[in-house]
Amino acid sequence: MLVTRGFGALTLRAVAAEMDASTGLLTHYFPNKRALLRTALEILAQRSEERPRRTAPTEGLAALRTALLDVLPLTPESAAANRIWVSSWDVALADPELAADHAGRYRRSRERLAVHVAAAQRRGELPTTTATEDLAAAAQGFALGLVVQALFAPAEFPAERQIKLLDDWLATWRSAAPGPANPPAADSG
Amino acid sequence: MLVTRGFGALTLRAVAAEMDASTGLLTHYFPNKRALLRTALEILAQRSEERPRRTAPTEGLAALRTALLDVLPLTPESAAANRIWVSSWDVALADPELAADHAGRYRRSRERLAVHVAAAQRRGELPTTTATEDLAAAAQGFALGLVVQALFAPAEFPAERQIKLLDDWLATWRSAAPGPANPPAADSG
DNA sequence: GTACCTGCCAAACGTTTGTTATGTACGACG
DNA sequence: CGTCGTACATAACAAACGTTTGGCAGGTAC
Repeated sequence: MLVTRGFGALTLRAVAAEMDASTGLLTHYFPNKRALLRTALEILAQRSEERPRRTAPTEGLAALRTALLDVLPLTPESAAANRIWVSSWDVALADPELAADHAGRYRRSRERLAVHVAAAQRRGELPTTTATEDLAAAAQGFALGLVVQALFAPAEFPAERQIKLLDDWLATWRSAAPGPANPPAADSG
Repeated sequence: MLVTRGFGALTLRAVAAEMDASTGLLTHYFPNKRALLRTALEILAQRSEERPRRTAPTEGLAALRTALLDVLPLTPESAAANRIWVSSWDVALADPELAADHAGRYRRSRERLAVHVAAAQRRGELPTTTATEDLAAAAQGFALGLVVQALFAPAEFPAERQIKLLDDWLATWRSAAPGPANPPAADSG
């Protein structure tokens, strides 16, 4: 329901109908709609964090790539989840508390990315001239923007292109790294 | 009103009150609310396109940088406009027609960026190993994601940091370009 | 003058919203 | 067995919603 109609259609009665219950049940557990909305977003975030991920046994740049791939709407299910998430930005920006929740979530996500960025820098896979946090922020920003683009123009941004865009982006950063890069045809001096 | 309360609060009565008119005026000019919403977004997009821009007499990579800077929420006014725009993604994703409108707008924006990307590639300021459209898409994605991050965490993403993130990103692409790069302290062989 | 059209307002329409109040089934506890 | 608190359903509430309607100005046409 959220996927197709957005958060504007999130009413107490719609939620109650979806779970074959009454509005009385909802009001029994939640003081008001804002509280319901808040825990709904909380559950959504929790579900996103706990969903099965590509647990590649990698580290550094490869791990960063894996983490970013987990975010992109490469499958219909991920697209649906991302769509709900993007839709939530409207209500979240209109409510300071919800906005703070979202800000915290994105900050923590950035910190998780920063771990991989730092490892990649240590391995010489990413430049150390740019701060770890800045690289992580850039990575998250790139992924977020790609999500939005892909949601509005799925035909122009199929899974392969999203992956290619990400890989090109990572390869460019890597080419600026101090470590021994190994491009397919390097002009070693 | 849209800035503070989001699109969920966009009612006929609210719009009418904002312009000191009656709901009858609105229904006189628009068949229904969707039509009102549609032209509202249209006007918003038009206003964004026609607003005064940094008309730097530049070309190539510098022009790309200027165009992206015009998108980022570097000023309170730009932040407000970007906030409305992000909020509109909820209603837009819930309505195929509005979604198509948005998709078209972003595609045209990408095409405008692609002009600068192509010029930069010709000048040797950007690598030609990645397609022009892909570079333009990456640039737009990066800017979009940075907008979202800055809206939710304005304290963590002040104007200077947004600019730095953008410049670092552009510098990395440029360093992968075939043309004669001129870094401040190059290790010329 | 009068008939007519357009632009707009004020009010009301029926529906849907979030919230509240009332009723009831049921296990726990004395 | 009673009574009491919990867990809901049902119904009602006022407010707000998008939309419809009737009517009043004021210009035009004849």
